Amino acid sequence: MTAPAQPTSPRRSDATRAAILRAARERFAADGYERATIRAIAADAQIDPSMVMRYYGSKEGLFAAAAEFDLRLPDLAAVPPQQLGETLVRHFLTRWEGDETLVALLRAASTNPGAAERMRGIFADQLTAAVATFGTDPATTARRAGLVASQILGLAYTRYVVRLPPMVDTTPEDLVSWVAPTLQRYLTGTPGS
Amino acid sequence: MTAPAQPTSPRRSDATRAAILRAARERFAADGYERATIRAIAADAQIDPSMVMRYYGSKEGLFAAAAEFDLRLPDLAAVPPQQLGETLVRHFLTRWEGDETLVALLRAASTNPGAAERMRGIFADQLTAAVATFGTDPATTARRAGLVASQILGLAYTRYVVRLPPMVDTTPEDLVSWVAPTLQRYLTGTPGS
DNA sequence: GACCGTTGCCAACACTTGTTGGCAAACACT
DNA sequence: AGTGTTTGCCAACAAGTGTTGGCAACGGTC
Repeated sequence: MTAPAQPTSPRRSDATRAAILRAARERFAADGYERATIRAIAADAQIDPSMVMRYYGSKEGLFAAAAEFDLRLPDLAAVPPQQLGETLVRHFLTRWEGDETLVALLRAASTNPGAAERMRGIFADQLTAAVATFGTDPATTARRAGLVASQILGLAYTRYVVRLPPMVDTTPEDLVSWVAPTLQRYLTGTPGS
Repeated sequence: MTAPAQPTSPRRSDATRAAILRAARERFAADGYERATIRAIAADAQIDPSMVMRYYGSKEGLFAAAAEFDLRLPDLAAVPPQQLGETLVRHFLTRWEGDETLVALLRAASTNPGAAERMRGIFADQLTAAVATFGTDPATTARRAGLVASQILGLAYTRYVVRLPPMVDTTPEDLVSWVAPTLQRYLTGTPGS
């Protein structure tokens, strides 16, 4: 539809586009999908609301662009099997603290069907693929990935969304040492023990 | 403010009040706080939107009434210490499947500050109190309760809100056997192992 | 310098939202 | 029967929403 990605097309409006996207991520992360209004986002980006529509078509389109996200999971096949859990928690915590996109997605997925769909896609595709890279029974891969997602998202939900005091006050390193064994068991263990 | 609870006052409008509350819980659970409109709730309850205002004052008031919730946690002091985790997961799962109030609260807490505050209150008060009933170091009680909340809410979030397929398809009993050891460790274990 | 696409703002539309006031019917009580 | 209260609906308001079209200023190109 739009012009193919010509490397030589540094449009003057790219700065505006980026400003909108940044403001959108902030607002979506802070307020969720419905409370984050286009007018507020435009005000943050210091442009007119109509520009948002021109560049992103609709609010849904803006969110789709703002919620583009790559977990950037490390290659789990290269990680010592005993450290899989620790590696994963630490990775997610740093990924979260540095990029509010996932918090935006987390908040929006509670009320917006499209956001929930995107969330399912990210964890079904990226996380399941990563879990599949080391050799457990393929029949259990999806379930293991789901369990990992439940603890990871629960961690994010309580720490960044609801802000439960004990989860906010605990240092990332302490969280790692508590949660790592959980993920380790979900990834390589068996139910019951 | 209102009349004190006279046992002999079965008002005729109590049925309407209850219908509104039931519809409100359904809508809040399905759509979240902002998408659940008073008009839609009133339509479900087959009454006029203005009745909602008369009986509950405002949308916030309605939500406050609809989100009234008691975890009904069992007395953990009476549970064999080895079965604490299992007892808790099973309790939460049955509590969730049978009452959509917590799902409503879970969805709403993502975007509505008041709902998040209520969520903090429930888990800070009820869950922390339960965790405190058996004899671990009081200094670690809050953190243990927070970790339990993170796994429990993550379970609910992935299963009932985002509906990750592997978490939806897994039977409650399988979930119990996987998650129980996690809670057991959060409750009685030490970090690291 | 004339042309044309781009960038931006303003004003407005159509619609939905929570919320309010007034009025008719149903009820309770003497 | 006649009273005051309760229950319910209708119509409307003010505010805020996503979204649209038009129009001025700016940019580069011949």
